[in-house]
Amino acid sequence: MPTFEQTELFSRGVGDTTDVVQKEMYTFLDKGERSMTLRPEGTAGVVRSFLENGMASWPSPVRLSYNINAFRYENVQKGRYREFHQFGVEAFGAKGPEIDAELITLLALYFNKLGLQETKLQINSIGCPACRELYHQILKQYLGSKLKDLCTTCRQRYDKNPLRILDCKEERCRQATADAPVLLDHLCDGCQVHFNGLKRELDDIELPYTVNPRIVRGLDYYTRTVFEFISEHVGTQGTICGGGRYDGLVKTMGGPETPGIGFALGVERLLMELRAQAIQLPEAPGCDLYLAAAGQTGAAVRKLAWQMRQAGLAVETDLMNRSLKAQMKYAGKNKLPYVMVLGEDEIRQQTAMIRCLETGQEQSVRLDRIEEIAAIVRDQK
RNA sequence: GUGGGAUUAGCUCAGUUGGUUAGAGUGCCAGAUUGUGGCUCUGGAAGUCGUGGGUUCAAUUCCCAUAUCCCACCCCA
Repeated sequence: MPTFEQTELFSRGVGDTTDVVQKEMYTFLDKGERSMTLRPEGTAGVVRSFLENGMASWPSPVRLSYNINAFRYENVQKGRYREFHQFGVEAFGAKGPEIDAELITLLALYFNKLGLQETKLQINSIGCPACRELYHQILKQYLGSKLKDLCTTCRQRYDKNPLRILDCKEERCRQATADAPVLLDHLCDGCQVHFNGLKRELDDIELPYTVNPRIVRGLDYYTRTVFEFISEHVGTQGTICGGGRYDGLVKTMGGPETPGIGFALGVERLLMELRAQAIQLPEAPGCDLYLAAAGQTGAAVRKLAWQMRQAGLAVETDLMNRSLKAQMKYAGKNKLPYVMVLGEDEIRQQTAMIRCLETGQEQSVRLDRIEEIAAIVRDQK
């Protein structure tokens, strides 16, 4: 997926009344005077790719995943960056709640594997365009008499986007809307059946969740199921992962009517959460073996390193003509697992000691039997 | 777009009521009988004190502007 796309893709896909499109896009003109935008999220680009590559005729459901950077033009703060990373999954073609549950359980499984606790799942349904239209009228009726109790921004929201008022953090607005009717109670039959189906799926496997009727998505394309995984460690934005269904998006983008659902996981927020819970990720394996040169054997050592690398070993050697002691320090400080010291004798006899730096144990190996050395080194991994 | 804080060595930070060569910890480099790491000790290198102006005999310190980062609002991953 390209890092930037034509601006129109996002304004159409994400919705040009959303904050993301109205004020959070990095938009610029290219040399052909076309308006381009650094992607603020992944779904719109995936849908474009889905259509351009004819995936609508692949066997359903089509599942796609991506690991991308994304950009939003806004002031940064804890847990929110201008450039950030998302791991996302999208699934096209399945309209029932079973796949909603599968995506959610995929995430739950992932968090479990990482050892994350206290990451809570919240779900909601924001209905389809039909029941949302009906609900807007009901909500406006309720809010009409309370307009004077709302903050100024919410008064503006009243006409354009009354749903958002329920998500306002102003104390006065929260009080005024405390017992407002919620969309969840006014779903059409189809949406209600879908939501019940999702809850049943989650109940069947005893995955804990809470229904939060106030979850509102900031992107216009969502329909029916929306969900979030929430944490308390990522600043005022608690959402580590947000997702939902977007049954109308593919058609909006010029494709056949195709249901879709996906989520985006905020990588930085996930890392923050892991740190807050003191969870250590396994370190990326550095090199397997350090070849230390003693005396004037540098050239021979580098040749041996070349042979070992061709055999698939990750090998480091001294490149600054440093003393043996300095080389050992280097290996120790960088936590390299194995070291071999190669002086004149070792090179001549093609035999050396290989030492595990952690245990201090040594054993003798032949330098021309690289496979044996590889076996020793990999045994410990 | 709005508000608050920060910016001094690679990193984390002291400091200067304006006054000679700006410090610490850590990291880095080297050495402690010349071929063996982690601990300890000794020594060394390293800073346009964010940038640009102004005040002053003198500015890292005071004033103004600006940039970047951090935190919060809005909203989102």
